[in-house]
Amino acid sequence: MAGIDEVARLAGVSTATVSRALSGNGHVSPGTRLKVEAAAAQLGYVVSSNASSLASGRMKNIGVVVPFLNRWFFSSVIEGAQQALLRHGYDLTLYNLSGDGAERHSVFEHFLLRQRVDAVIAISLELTEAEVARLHTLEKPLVGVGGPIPGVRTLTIDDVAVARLATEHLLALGHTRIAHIGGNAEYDVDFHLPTNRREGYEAALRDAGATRDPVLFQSADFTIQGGYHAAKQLLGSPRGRPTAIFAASDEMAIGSILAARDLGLSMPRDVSVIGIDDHDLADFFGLSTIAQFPRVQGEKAVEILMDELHPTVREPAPSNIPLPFELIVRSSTARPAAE
Amino acid sequence: MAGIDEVARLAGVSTATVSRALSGNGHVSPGTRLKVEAAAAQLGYVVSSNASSLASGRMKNIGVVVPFLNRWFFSSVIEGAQQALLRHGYDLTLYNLSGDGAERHSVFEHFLLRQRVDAVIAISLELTEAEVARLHTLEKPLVGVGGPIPGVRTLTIDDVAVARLATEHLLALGHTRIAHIGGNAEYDVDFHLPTNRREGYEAALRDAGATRDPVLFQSADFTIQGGYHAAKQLLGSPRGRPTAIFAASDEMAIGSILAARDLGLSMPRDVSVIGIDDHDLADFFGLSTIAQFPRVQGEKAVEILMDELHPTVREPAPSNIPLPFELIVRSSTARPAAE
DNA sequence: GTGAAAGCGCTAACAT
DNA sequence: ATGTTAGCGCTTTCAC
Repeated sequence: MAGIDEVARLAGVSTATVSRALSGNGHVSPGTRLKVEAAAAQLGYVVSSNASSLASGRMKNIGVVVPFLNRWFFSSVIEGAQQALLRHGYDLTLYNLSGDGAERHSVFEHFLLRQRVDAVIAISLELTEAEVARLHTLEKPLVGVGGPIPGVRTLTIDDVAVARLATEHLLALGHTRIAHIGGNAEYDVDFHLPTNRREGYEAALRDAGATRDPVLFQSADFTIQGGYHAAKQLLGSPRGRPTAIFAASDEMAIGSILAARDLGLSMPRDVSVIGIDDHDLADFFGLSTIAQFPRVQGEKAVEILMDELHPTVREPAPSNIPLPFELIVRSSTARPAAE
Repeated sequence: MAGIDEVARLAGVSTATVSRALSGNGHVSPGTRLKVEAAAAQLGYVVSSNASSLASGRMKNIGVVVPFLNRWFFSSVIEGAQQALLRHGYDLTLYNLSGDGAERHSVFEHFLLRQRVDAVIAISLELTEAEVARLHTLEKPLVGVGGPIPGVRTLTIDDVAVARLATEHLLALGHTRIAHIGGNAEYDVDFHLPTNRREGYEAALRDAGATRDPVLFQSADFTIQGGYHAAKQLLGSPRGRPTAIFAASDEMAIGSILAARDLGLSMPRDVSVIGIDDHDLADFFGLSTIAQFPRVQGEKAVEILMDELHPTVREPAPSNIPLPFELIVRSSTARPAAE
């Protein structure tokens, strides 16, 4: 590995100039810059990030903390963030908390503190006050994605509005008995999202004067399997079967579609189903849904951090940015069959 | 942020002793160690990884390169690797190559070279000679997972044997017209796995004297959607419809199950289906499969690298380790219906 | 616009 | 077993 002084010697300049030319910090004449770049290329020189970081205090690395990896939403956000970071020359260090609590503790008390990241993106994670405080003492910018963290800048769709929109779509089609599959309490510890979505659903029903019945709510764990079992309960009910199901995620909605099928109910004739996400599989299942755009959320999180890390004249981004969402109507929703 | 000298002062020892006590390198008396640990804890001291890396040459960080993130296999391997790394005090820096070629190039020519990682894990990635060479000049250990890389230590199941086992399961049940859904050529550029699996299938048929018919092969892209479309072609065939389908992945097998359902075929009476993976959803769909254990593969990859990075008296692990796999019979496979 | 030189915070010889 | 000290390879004042 060639070092900076070899490049300097080959280019006939000082190491300081090489540093300036390659990093873009400070002024270098165009001619010199070219010479330096040529020398660097010839030697295959790449800065040592450690030396650079130690001297400058910039890590060119950001930490991403997620509760799971194998869920469409999380991996999509990460993909978006990764791509944006690569463009900025940043690395992405991943902390997956899916293990036990000890793991989580060591990530916050140890890993994130060793000066390896310039900033942290927390995805759908309800951080404790202690955790937020720990991060704050480091003076590391922190941005949340998906589910608001109190006191922290967060990128999140308006879950209440999204749920309301989904429910209103069903109401507008003429449904009156609309069931909801939401998250369970356990889930809500980490993300408030289940509660928010349920609120939007309730509000839409209330405004429309539609049936509000505790029997029409089932909780599940955001998986296809969970959605399947919940929908079976809902649709198997001997009387007052709902004509439509609004699931808080596409995966649960897909489970509902499969459950309806197994019960011999046809969709959308006997039951309409709508989800949230626009999951990769939504189109395949003909699932109507409210699309959110997790890749874009990941990219946006990165842009916010870049703005903060490299202060320019631009004004800072606003604190709680509402994200775009969009109703996508496919074949899983229709008017209820005439009685 | 407290520095090492503050800890040294508080503990009443030299910085060298603090370094030794905290890192475990070199001998420190138990009493001193305790004092140092107490002082460090009191000050909330965490080493600066940059300073440490710069001085020692150890990064305590390993790079993981993947072609996709939102596939069960990849995210599972990463989860396994992440957990093992955390235990060893290592960070995991993720490089997702799902973008364009330029991205891939910059990862290999720039990101991996800036001395940020001690080693690299490449998941299901067919590296070019140039890429392997680049990594070799860095003298960074490299281990592949899932799909052999020539000249590189690789963790991989024996794809031929796995495919053979799946096929033999169907043969033993009495099936004679067994179709295969494998990968397409495009896919094979990155992983040889499709070819290997097809070979195992062919070999099993040949040995059993069963029907080998090009009509019984369809290629797909390893997704549920892809498997669905491929299975429709296979099962919709007006004559010579296969009685069983062996799909090269569980996701494609699940697609096949859905396709059979949509065609009004019952499973396993009209058609048996078997996959490879033991995907999270396999149990839900009653899918018989050959389980592989990606989390374990990720962990094992880490252990190999740790052995290499911290040489002990133990002999090095063998070069191409065959991994465990296991036939799991659920409800998707059965004897073909009597004619 | 460019160079000289002082660190960045730690580790690893080398002493003792 | 512990202390002293010379770097690790860069960035960044401060001069010019």
